[in-house]
Amino acid sequence: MIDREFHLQDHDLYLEAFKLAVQIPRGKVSTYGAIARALGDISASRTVGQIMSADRQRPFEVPCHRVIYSDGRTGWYTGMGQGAERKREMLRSEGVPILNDMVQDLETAVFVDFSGDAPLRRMAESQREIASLVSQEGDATRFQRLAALDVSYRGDEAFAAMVVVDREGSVIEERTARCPVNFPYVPGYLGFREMRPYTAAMGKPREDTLYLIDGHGRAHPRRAGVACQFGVVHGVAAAGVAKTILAGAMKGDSLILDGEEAGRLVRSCDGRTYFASVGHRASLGTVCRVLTALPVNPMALAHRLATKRGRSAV
DNA sequence: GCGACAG
DNA sequence: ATCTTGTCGC
Ligand SMILES: [Mg+2]
Repeated sequence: MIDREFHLQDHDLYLEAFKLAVQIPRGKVSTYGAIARALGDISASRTVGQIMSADRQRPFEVPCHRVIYSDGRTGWYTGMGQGAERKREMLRSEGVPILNDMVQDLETAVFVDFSGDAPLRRMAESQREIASLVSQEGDATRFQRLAALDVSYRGDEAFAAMVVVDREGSVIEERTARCPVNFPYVPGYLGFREMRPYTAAMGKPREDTLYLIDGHGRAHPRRAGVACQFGVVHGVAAAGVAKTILAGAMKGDSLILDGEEAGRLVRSCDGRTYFASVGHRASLGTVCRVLTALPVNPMALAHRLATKRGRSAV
């Protein structure tokens, strides 16, 4: 049984990363990658850099200056004034040996003995469970409505929009929602950032609706992109409609992942191209036919509405 | 130095 | 995803 709440929660990855960074003792350094590993996935290393530099409320003092590149370069610091030099000075004053912009004898100076519960590892496990529950079958006959969903952001606030069109392309419903999000973008974990806002905007899940999600479905490293999470958690038909590739490579019009077709290139009526993939309960063929046949592009409408809501928000 | 990592 | 641009007034 999947833990729906786990996928709908606002996991605070900022706090998790801060709780790790604060463990680095004076006189030592650690790396963005080491903290990412302690969070549960090395893929989050760039995100860790972004978290450390984020201008955000912190519940305690976080020694961001002790987090450096894995090759020993001290890198940037956005404290105030001359960032990079200030970072080097702070480390020197703590007893870390530095020559030019490199920490010397990194082996000795690096701290990697973090303690934490690796939230991303648990999330990846849960995604594998989602992947095992995805149905890749379903024809278009029951879909009276196509609901496109997208999210825009302003700081830590998400603005989700759903635009529903019928098969003739008329807009028949629009909904928006606003909620705080404390989970940053991490490649492979988009669902844990956007499921909550999507869910707040979707209203009551409907059987006669194919939900079109801005992001991938099965075209994901664990075959469990945000569209799969959305489909399985809500038990609805869903498809991933992404603007760029996350994983795999194109062969003709097919997106191939581990030798299997995980997605397909589609073109909407306005000429935009998307990578479509199965989310849940609708086949890849069905999804592509529906998207191609629509006389409007609901993805663009949802994107515009989400952006508009974010900009007009107080 | 380049490539690559949805949004 | 967001921000940037140019220019003005406070
Ligand atoms: Mg989006």
